[in-house]
Amino acid sequence: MRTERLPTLEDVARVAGVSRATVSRVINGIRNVDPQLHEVVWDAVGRTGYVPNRLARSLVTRRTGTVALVVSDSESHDDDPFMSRFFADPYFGRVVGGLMSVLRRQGVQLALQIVGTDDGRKRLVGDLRNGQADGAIVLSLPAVDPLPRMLTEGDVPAVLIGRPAEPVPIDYVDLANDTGAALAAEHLLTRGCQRIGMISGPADVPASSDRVAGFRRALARRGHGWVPIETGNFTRDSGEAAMRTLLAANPELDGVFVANDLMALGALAALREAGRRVPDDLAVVGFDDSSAAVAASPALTTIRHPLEDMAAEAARLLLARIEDPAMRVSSVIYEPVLVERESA
Amino acid sequence: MRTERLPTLEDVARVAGVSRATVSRVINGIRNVDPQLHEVVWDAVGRTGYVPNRLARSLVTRRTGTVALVVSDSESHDDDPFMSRFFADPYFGRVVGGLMSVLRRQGVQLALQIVGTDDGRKRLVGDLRNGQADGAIVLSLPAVDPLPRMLTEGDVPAVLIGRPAEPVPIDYVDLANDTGAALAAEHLLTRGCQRIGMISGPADVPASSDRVAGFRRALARRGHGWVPIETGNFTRDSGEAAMRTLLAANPELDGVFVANDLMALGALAALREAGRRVPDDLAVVGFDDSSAAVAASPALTTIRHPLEDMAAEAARLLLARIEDPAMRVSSVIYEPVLVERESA
DNA sequence: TTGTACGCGTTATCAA
DNA sequence: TTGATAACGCGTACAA
Repeated sequence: MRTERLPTLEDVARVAGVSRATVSRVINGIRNVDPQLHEVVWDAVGRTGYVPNRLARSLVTRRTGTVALVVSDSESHDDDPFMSRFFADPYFGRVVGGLMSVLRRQGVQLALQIVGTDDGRKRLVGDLRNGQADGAIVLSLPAVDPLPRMLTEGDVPAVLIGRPAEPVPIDYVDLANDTGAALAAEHLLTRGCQRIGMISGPADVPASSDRVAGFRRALARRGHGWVPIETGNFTRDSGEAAMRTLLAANPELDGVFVANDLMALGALAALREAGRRVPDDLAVVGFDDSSAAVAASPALTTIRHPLEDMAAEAARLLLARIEDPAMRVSSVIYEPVLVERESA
Repeated sequence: MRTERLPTLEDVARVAGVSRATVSRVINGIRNVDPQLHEVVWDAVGRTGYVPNRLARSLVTRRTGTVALVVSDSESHDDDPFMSRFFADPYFGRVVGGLMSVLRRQGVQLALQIVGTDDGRKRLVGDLRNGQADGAIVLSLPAVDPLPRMLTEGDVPAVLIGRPAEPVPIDYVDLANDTGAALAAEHLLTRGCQRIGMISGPADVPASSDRVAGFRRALARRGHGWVPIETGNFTRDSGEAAMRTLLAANPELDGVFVANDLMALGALAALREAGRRVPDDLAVVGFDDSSAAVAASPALTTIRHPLEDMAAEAARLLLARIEDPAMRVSSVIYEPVLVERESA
């Protein structure tokens, strides 16, 4: 298909009148080089239009200059609709943006990998062990995922975004979800809310359960030992449904904490439909500070998630571990802040 | 770093008691194999835990099973803030989702590449010619970008998402932006709007100028030869500002077409501030049908952009071209539809 | 400081 | 059908 054979190290050497090894040294900037030749070689490189072949180089150096972004999904979601929703959500893009902000500077590339089955996970780890990439950033979606352990057991440098559901000796960055939920609780209380409820995400994903726990603890500490909680699945529609049933069971509700902005959007719709004014009749606090929060009306008071920073830190952590595999396993937890807008 | 040497083809051959070549044949499913050995070899593969090394394989086959997603940006945006906005926008994620929906099935991986300088573009093309990836999907952001031509001249299989600003013999998928704008015009007219304006994107990007042209043509055909147009840059804030000045200059406005949903969001804010009710006093039509459209209040009537489908088609096109480089250069144009919600 | 020669892990060619 | 053996393009001991 590509017709003309591309120039190789050998060709450059011939043009420069030196050995292949010398050209290699010049290109890789190795010290012991006669400045004379240095120039001659670079000249030959220019004339031939030589570009190093990264594949061949990686094969011998065992370094690819590539990091894998692994999205580990559960089997049940292996069909398109879910994945499509996942990508359309700003979450994915913000992670990529954060990662690239540090990887790009280092000339490191990002390779996207999606695995939805145990078999896929096994293949992935095999490829990574073979040096397909120098390491992996892992976005683990299933509540309980064997991948983190598989990676550590395979000695693959890896960093998780979001803590693992089960304890595994692996680096990760995470958000203090419980603190964020506590901020929401405090804000609602300070506002004077008396009957406070919550719409949570799935119980088995760590980020979700942490938000529930943090919210409960904070309220309990201020005398609210019992909190009505309705469970959604982080989609807009589930938020709308949850709000409806929550309202039906607790008509006197005057404040609600929704575990993410998307569900909060649905909640707002349900409240509008029920004729409740936000925030006058009922205050709403979201979570994530996604773009949906500003678009909503009233604009959402929400908990800001510094996702780009977290992803950037994950990238730095991974690069460090690749450099020094013996580095102590570490985790970095980010503190969220409350962003006050109109809804609470 | 990785301590234990991984099993290689040689190791499997030794265990199976055959030659390396035979093992290779079995693994790649080549016909001429004694069924007896077939079994012996697979057994040895299992016992050794062998995983083929994709790098080594690619080096000789000249196929990587990887496609590059290239984001070609202009130099001025080379700093982080812009890129960060780009990734946070659902646009990027939807493209990735669409691409993956077809690539994943074929076991093809996606490698993200961002280039912001001419030097970077040159390096990129060099790497691609070297077989770093089998082909490239290109997201070209600058109004005029040398990359498409560089790719065709380098004989690199590539497909653009969005037509090139200058004619280049390269495959691309695009949206009928002019038709979309015409739909918006028709809708506003049908609604009874008499004084219609537009908020456009930057004049030099094709998608943007096509929308302006289509809108103008459709209105002219219905007797509205002159349309006040204010220019924004596709951000929310620019939409808000544009709406303000548009309104100041044309107080009697009763309908406006905004070239993307994000700017429409800003426009809604400006209108709210100006005390105009939407859609009663003034109807608003957006473009993209992004998640912002549903989140907005009133929810945006907008032009739906089947971005996932377009990206998927781009992936199919690329795969086909990789398979047959001599294939006729082709373009696929998608027809948009109007989604009616509350704002118009 | 430079060149020779080997190895990285595969696939592909050609005899046998 | 199988097995040597030569590529693929490069880095790097080792020797000169």
